[in-house]
Amino acid sequence: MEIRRLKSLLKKNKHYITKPRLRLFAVLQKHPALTVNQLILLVPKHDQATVYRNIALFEELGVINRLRLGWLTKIELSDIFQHHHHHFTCINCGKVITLPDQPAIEKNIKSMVDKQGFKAMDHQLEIRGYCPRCKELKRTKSLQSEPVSS
Amino acid sequence: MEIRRLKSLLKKNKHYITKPRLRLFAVLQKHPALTVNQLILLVPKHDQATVYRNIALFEELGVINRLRLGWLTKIELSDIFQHHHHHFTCINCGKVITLPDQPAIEKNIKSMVDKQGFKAMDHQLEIRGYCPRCKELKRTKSLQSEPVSS
DNA sequence: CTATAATTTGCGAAAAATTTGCAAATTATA
DNA sequence: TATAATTTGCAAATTTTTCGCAAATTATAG
Repeated sequence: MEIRRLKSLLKKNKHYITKPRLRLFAVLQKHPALTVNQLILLVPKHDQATVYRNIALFEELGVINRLRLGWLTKIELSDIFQHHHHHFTCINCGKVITLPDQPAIEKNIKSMVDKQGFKAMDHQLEIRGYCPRCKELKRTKSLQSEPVSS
Repeated sequence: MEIRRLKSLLKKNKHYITKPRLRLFAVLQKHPALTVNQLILLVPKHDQATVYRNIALFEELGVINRLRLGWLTKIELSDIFQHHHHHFTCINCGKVITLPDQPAIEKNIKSMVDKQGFKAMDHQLEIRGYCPRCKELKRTKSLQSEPVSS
């Protein structure tokens, strides 16, 4: 259970284990990537100020990452709590797709970083373009409609 | 001159070539990456509403990209107007470093995307960690101070 | 389990960031 | 250079994020 890891992380850093924090975490576990606003809506028992404060705390502790997906900033659990992965965002339909592991890319990144004398803690790769479905639509009918909201 | 490309892009899409747009573009050419607020401050002749509206337009036309750098969202000219590159952000001092070309990574990304049946339009990679200087500091004195603001 | 001390929450209000309506100014075109 | 269309600047409205403080919750020691 990942929840144990969260709890020990909070304790280690002298923060209380509270209901809002646990609920927030549970919501993040259920959803792949959420905007701040979606998060607020999904934790209706708690005030938005509480959500903002705990997002900040989770960032500080490295529990979550902020992603730039399309024009939106979204939040997801960091690699500590879920398998490391990259994202593809469809420009047309807005869908966010988790990409399969790419060991070669990871290796390349690591070796470049080492060569430059950096110490990398994490990284994120976002690819934007057309998903297979929208690519096809574009080829045939042409892309006329507005992007679907996420 | 890249400015010609901007002008033809505007014309092609039936937008006017205006002073605010040209000034905005010039500022973006001078600086590697700016927050919206920095942009507003650097174009003091024009209203912030104008800046926001033109940021939106530039996004639409693919003139600029939004980057997640550290906790900030910044704006920079897209690959159409400058050489494609990735970023390293130092967690400690906040510095943003442009990484050298990495053909292997580019190739890996391309082949993965093709294999999955996507059509990629662009991508961005951000690596976070410690720059050589802060890495060293960390090893010796330990990292006590607040990150320097960008 | 209970009392105590410390942190966190909820709420209202404030501050910051972004968007909008509309008259005046700017730009394209012919 | 006149005309039509878009864009700008300004003020006001929204939306998003932050803050202060009393009340509630959580940790800890007994």
